[in-house]
Amino acid sequence: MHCELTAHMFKAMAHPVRVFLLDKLSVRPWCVCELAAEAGVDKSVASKHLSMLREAGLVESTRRGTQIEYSLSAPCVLELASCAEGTVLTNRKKSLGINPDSEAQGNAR
Amino acid sequence: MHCELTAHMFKAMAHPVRVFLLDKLSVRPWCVCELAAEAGVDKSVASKHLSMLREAGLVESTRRGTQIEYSLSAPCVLELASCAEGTVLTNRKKSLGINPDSEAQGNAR
DNA sequence: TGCCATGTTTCCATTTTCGGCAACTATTCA
DNA sequence: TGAATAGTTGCCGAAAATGGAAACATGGCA
Repeated sequence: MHCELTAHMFKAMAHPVRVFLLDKLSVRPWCVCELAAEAGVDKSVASKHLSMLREAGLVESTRRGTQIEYSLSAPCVLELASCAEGTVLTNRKKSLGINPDSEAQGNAR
Repeated sequence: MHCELTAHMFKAMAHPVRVFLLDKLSVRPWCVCELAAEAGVDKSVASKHLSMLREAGLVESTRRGTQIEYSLSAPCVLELASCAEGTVLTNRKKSLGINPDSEAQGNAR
């Protein structure tokens, strides 16, 4: 177990906007401006989040003319997210009585 | 996709010590003092990290006399962590030429 | 070449995280 | 009850993360 590396990977996914971006990228490749608009953040912010994901080895980028296309490079990561999400939702429901659908979602929906 | 909730869960796992704790807990339940000693951190630090993991729904705790036993409540998370780790290691190796075994590990080994 | 669209990087202020220490709580046992 | 063991919480300063704005870099096109 590479604790440092694993923690670094989780840190890359530990932000609502970055989860949102990964979710979008699981459907198809997107350019930065599209993703920024979808996420409702400045392009510089989207660019920085995408850099983090790329640095962590989760996404890849390719230039397409004036724009840069980002795509998912570790599809299994998303499966991890949904599986873990399901588990945690179940645990929260049964142990705390929290309704998981009542959470605030902000921009990153 | 619950971006906020998912990000919160990943944030709980986004620290070397917490990854280390989850890895330990995947083997068997441990009390705080044992985990603190294993991780090489103060018991207050271990306690705080474990609180975060519990709050995220990843671990559970039960009192056993004077000590409190923590156990994994979302085993699937660890399995998929290693899967994702493998994917990321492969991607890093092929795209950046980085040797994944050369990383510093600190206390959280 | 000059202009425009797309991204990245830098700077800065604010917020959050982190670890160690001390104080406080809870349980066991003499 | 008093002491010892095990955990938790509050406080503090240091370090890291975040977002917005501006400057800078790249590629396409008239």
